[in-house]
Amino acid sequence: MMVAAGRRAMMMEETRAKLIRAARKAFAAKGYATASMDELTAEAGLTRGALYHNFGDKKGLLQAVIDQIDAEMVERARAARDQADDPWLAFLAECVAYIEMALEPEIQRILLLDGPAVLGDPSQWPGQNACLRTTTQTIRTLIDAGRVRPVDAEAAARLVNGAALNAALWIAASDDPRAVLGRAVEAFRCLAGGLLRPGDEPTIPERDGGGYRQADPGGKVGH
Amino acid sequence: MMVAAGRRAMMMEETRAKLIRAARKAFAAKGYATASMDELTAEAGLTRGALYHNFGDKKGLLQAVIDQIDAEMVERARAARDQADDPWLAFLAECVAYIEMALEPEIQRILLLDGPAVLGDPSQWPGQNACLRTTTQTIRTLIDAGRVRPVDAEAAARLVNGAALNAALWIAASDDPRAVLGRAVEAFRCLAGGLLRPGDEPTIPERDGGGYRQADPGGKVGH
DNA sequence: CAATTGGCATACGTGGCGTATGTCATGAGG
DNA sequence: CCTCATGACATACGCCACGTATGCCAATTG
Repeated sequence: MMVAAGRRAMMMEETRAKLIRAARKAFAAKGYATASMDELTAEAGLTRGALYHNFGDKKGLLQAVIDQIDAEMVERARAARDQADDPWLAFLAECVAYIEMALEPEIQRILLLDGPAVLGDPSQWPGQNACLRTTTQTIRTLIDAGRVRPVDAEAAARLVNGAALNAALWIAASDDPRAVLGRAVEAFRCLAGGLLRPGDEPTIPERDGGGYRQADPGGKVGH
Repeated sequence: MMVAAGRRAMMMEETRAKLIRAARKAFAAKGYATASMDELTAEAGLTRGALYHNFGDKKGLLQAVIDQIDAEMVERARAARDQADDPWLAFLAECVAYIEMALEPEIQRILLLDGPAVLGDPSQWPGQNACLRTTTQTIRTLIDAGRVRPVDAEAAARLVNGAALNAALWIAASDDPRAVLGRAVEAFRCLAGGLLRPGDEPTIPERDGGGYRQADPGGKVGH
């Protein structure tokens, strides 16, 4: 009997997943305000009844979508960070990964534009934005290791995240995203260097031409 | 006859001003999406007819409001910049001024949250966001003067603006805005120092306790 | 003085959100 | 085996807000 009870729960999760999937597409394509819940649920093979039953209201659905995207981003940032062995370069790789991720229309539209406008400041979200917390932790580790100046880790993380976020918005809106991405990353490396303790600059290889390691060669920037 | 023609134009500008004034209050208080055009216009002593006649649609009104706020911010930033004599300190003063301005609910809600969500990336706005352009020019001047590294001025301005913006969001959402403001400004000074050419760091006085010059002592942060 | 133009108000249609109500399947209890 | 309660979801309704079409009045033109 209890084994059968799992059936309903599984179905429940399945419908939630279907709604979130449809919502991600609709929110990314038309924006939160313009996206219709009727079309949303219809594409998922359901009605608004299922939506209000599972998520409460439209904002609840957006929150669920954001939580899912946020979790995926943390994982991707961790992967980028783990490919570098030097802690400072790992931090830079993590930041660049965020910039590149923010180029995807889905992340940009939902997480960076509509998210804050509808749900308020990201640091207050129930999903407690894992992105920000991992960045804070990364910086704290660098401070403890003596690599960066003893600044407020949370403040630095907010600033760095904001810079990366705005860079991504700028890049995506430009005519030539690839070229602008290079310019932004170069400036970002320079700016982030301000966190380093004096005497540690050599860890940033001064590359000419603004070249940088490309993490996602076949990226979906243009679309 | 032509002298009388100015009458209508003046009335026109008056109604536009009244609508923009009411819109600023309504958008700041309830947010763009929730603000009702009927209530808006009623408070201005008009109806939606005047609104659609003057601004086309709701987004047009938001655009007009944003242009006005943007212009005011540029002026305030310039005032803050002119109080410092050293170019680098003037740049920092300008940035800190932006952070402090972004603490005001009106600017935060309208310009930082709803603006990008409704109208898209600020760099594409018709009002061509004077804020960003003046910051870009300030950085360019610093580069020409040999004070900062030869980075892409526009890219740096975008990053710096993004950092300041996000800092403000964080501060305003916190429990103790005043204290968090201090932490943010300290971290910001540190980060911005990354733009300086090596050897110029002494221009940043290393103040302990995170103190910084307060530009607006009686500010309206808490409200 | 007649006619036209323009600024603004009024009236209407449409669409979308939220809620209340209904329906069917599943599991519990006698 | 039968009945009832619960929960997942669909259906139906009301409300609100935007955008547009239409109407009115003053000012200007000839």
